[in-house]
Amino acid sequence: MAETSPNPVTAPEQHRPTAPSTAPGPAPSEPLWRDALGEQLRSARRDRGETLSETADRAGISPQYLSEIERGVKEPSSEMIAAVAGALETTLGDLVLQVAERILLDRSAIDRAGTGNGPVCRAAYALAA
Amino acid sequence: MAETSPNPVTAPEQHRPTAPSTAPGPAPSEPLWRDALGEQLRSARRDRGETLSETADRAGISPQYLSEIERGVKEPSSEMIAAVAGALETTLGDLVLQVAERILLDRSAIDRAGTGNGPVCRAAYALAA
DNA sequence: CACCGGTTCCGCTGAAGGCGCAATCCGAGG
DNA sequence: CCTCGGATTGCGCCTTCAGCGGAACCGGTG
Repeated sequence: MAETSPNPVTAPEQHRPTAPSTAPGPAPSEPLWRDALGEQLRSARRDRGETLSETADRAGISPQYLSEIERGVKEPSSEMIAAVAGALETTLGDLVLQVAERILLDRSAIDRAGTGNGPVCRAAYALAA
Repeated sequence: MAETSPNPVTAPEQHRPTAPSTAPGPAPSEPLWRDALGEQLRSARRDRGETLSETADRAGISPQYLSEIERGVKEPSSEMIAAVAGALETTLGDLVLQVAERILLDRSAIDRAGTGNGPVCRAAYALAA
């Protein structure tokens, strides 16, 4: 598990808009999109052995802001997500797929049910269908 | 293909923040996150045979705003995404997975070659062949 | 024609995105 | 031990936009 896994508890410190009161809301133990996305971006950047400044420069954003994105503190626009994905030399499709895998793996780990079919294979089977 | 597929051209009409000028930007022919997400949400809602009002009420948001999300006009917060996912009786993980599938399918269709050499299982691609 | 339900348009207000400056953290070197 | 520099985080600010509600639009029906 990444040691810098963003903790959703930290984000509301800056008065995050809450889900509408009547909304079903996220499933128990499921992260929010910005938390999972940030975690995945930080993981991908570190896998490349890069600093915040290096990746941020190529993405055309400030390193401080990339830090906030990775920690789930800020919610980047779609343009920003595309820019960072490009800087990490990946595509939006692959990035979103990895985020989905991360979310579903967390859920599987929490469920403690070892299923033979991981989320990656399910995605491919869906494409096959 | 959904006949109301959001057209990215319409979104910039409201002065959408562009990607940083030096950024690599999205891959050619790849949609932005909000466009793919909106398309997927509209598809899921219609699969359930529901109106904007029905789904929006359960999500606790206005139907006009849900329309804008589905058309890619607005960028919902992570709380909103979770709320709508719940209203559609799915999870964030499954929703994000479906968005990734949609993006990758579009890319495959554009490439016109089933080169499934991504982070997905090659065996499943063999099934598709 | 009118009416209705569903969807889109549009302007508004409060909140947040994205930034820059500064502080903090941390490992390396003397 | 202290100092230093690079990396990261904290924080306030301004511009931009999220999310809303009223109204307009549109297609179907009587």
